[in-house]
Amino acid sequence: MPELPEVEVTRLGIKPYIEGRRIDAILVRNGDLRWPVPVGLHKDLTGTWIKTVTRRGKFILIGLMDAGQNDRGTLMVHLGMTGTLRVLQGDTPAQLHDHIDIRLQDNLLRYRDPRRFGAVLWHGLEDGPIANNRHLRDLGVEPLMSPFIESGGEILYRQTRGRSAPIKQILLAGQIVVGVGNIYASESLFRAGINPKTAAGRIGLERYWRLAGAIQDVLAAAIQKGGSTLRDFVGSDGASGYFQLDYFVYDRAGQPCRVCGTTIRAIRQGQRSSFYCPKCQK
DNA sequence: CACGACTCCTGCTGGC
DNA sequence: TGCCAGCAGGAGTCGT
Repeated sequence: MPELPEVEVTRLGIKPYIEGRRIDAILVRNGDLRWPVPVGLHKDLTGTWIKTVTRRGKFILIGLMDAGQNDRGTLMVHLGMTGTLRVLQGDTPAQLHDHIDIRLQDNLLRYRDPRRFGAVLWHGLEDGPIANNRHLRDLGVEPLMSPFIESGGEILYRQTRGRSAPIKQILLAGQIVVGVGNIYASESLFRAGINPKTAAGRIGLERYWRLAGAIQDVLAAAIQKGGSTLRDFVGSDGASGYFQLDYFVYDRAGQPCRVCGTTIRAIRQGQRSSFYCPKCQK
């Protein structure tokens, strides 16, 4: 389920409870995720300390060090469509789809993923800089950081010249800017007044500035809203911890546009659903 | 290279 | 009420 805001809220929720802790044990109940969980993961992780909890795109990056403060590598966690990461008391019984337990000094970091579209990967020192990881190296810029903050419109404009693919597809691909998933792509395009079918190369600089602002507004609002659910990521074994903005168009096919009253339309683009207002978005 | 179709998996929902 | 086809918020891979 998660798009960037859900991943960021997960990261913020677990970080205070796992950073600085030692990893005492790893239990992999089912390593058959999107890619196989590395078989030797327990050897790489056990006895190391969690130094950093960061994010790149939709990957949560857990940086590890040894007792001498030397970097040891990075644990990469992707939540796919249905993944969750929770901090729990060590004696919390595992439920169906609780695939991985990372046992810390004073608690338990648990990965659950019913659909198993997510991933838990290891990037060791021998693999070089984490930025060169095959899953990270081709990602676009972060939407809520420099340079997108100050140059977002120009970046979108420049990188789409000559591109015939619909702007919705370009956003989802994540090669220009990361973190915009299916929901927030529709929502951002609505707020920018751009039809999702428009060829990306035919959109001008001024409209891309509006889109860049819309992407930042939508993602930032979702993260802020998620802040109220932070406690769900700790000690809570049930509630999803995820959250929804009040959508303008997503999943509102057949309902009136909240701005102009025109009926919202649903279309398929690249096997995914898109929603838009035919009057507000040209 | 750019683009679009297909794929992995389980769980729910909407329509009959 | 019960059944089941179809669809779900990601993203890598492959064929054209």
